[in-house]
Amino acid sequence: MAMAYNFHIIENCLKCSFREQRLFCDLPNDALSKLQNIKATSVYPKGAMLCLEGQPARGVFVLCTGRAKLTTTSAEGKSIILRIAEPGEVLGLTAVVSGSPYEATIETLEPSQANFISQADFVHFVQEHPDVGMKVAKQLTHNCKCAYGEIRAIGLSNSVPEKIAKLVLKWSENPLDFARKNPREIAIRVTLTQEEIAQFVGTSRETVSRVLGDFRKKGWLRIKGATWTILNKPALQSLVTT
Amino acid sequence: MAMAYNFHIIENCLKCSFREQRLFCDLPNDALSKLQNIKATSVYPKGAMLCLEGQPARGVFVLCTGRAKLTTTSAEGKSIILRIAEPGEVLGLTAVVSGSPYEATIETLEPSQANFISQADFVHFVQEHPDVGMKVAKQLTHNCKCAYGEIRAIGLSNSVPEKIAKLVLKWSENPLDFARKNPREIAIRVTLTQEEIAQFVGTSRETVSRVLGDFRKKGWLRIKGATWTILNKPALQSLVTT
DNA sequence: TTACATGTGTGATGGCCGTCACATCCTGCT
DNA sequence: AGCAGGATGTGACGGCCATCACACATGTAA
Repeated sequence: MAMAYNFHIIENCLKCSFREQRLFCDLPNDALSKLQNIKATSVYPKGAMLCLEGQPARGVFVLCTGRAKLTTTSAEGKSIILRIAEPGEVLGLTAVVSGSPYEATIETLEPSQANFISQADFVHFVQEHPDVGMKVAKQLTHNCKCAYGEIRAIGLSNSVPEKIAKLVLKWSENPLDFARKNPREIAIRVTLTQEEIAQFVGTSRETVSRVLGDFRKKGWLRIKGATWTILNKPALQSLVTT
Repeated sequence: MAMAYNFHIIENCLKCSFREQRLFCDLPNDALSKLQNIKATSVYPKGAMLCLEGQPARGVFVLCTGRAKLTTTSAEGKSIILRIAEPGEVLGLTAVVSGSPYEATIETLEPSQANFISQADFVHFVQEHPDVGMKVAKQLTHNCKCAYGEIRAIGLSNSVPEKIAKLVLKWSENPLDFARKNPREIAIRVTLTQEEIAQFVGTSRETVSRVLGDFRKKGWLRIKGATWTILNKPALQSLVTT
């Protein structure tokens, strides 16, 4: 079972080798051992829903492995991606802190591991450990910043090509997670479908297809499955005004 | 001086008659008296800038009286309103907590009073008073929720009329601050210019003018200076799909 | 292999709305 | 009163992109 999803389950937070690099998990040992008692670890396949927008908040999820997308949906079924969460983030925090329903639907983009902590346990946990309160604040500010970035991206860009160029450039900034830099070319792995990219930039799937086709035709970008290679970064940057 | 801006200055937080209704200020007495020592009260005219986007964060502002708009601007000078802050909110929090520059430019919409607290003092204040930490979390979740609402409003609406109808209806929900309900008509006070409304919904000033003109022509809305009267709420609601 | 679902490329069409241009109105100021 | 500057109303035009409609590709289950 431990290998069913092609990665090791992290059973013990104290022994987790990633914890220093992570937004939430870098806590003193006493807090971590408390966390160890109140968490419930689960493993999810790609496409699993951790929670649904509008549901009453049951608790938070600490994402250990894998990435997840946070989306919000209109009555008509149109939906938009609020952000992509990385390992080490606490999800569902806004809802739990404010005692309101979940703000977003959370869906795993890859096979993932997450630790669930119930609302009651989490509130106690925060009250007993000041360091945890600090991490909570950090996570909340991170959420805000992402949201503001999203507002800027959607509201201040003039054209869809600009928004998509911005997105690709943002992804290429992150060599840690899924970018590998070569002398001149920058390769990134993109696991989102065009439909999801469309939801990210607030446009239609067809337009994404056309814009990417255009970038390819101009020799700015090579797309081979999930691997994209930026061949002409300055050209992409020239599209971005913000 | 105390009446120069047509309202009383609230010198002493402990005696502030509004504090229970406010997001941040409803604190135990010991915290409030500490706050009393570290705050610096200022009064601002309409249109004053409390801080500028991109500046290093010097501290936070607790808005006592008046409202303020938070905007972010692109390189081209296009700007968008992130939200309107109400009395009792802490502004500049995201920047101070995360130690990064201010996310937004804050401009008063009315003559206002605000208490400034320096970064260092505020951090101590939060660490010494657990209740304050709770309020900080509440404020941050409020910021997130507003931002998510903004993303939904901008990203999920199809048309500008829909966005503007949504905005007007949102304003009319808030009878406390500037709405007064009559049997059939709902009157609200709107202090934003059409230009600002355009920035709020991510469109152009001319379009706002046209849409409002259209609403008037259809008899859904009466606009008399800053006082707007909703004459046909169901019609406005029928435009909104979210 | 065949089927079916999901993801992607591409043309045609039309409407929304951004932009430019100018007129008009309103408010505050001297 | 009269002026200046800002806020608002309105017409004309054109481009971007959403939508519809399919074909093709890719992956996956039977």
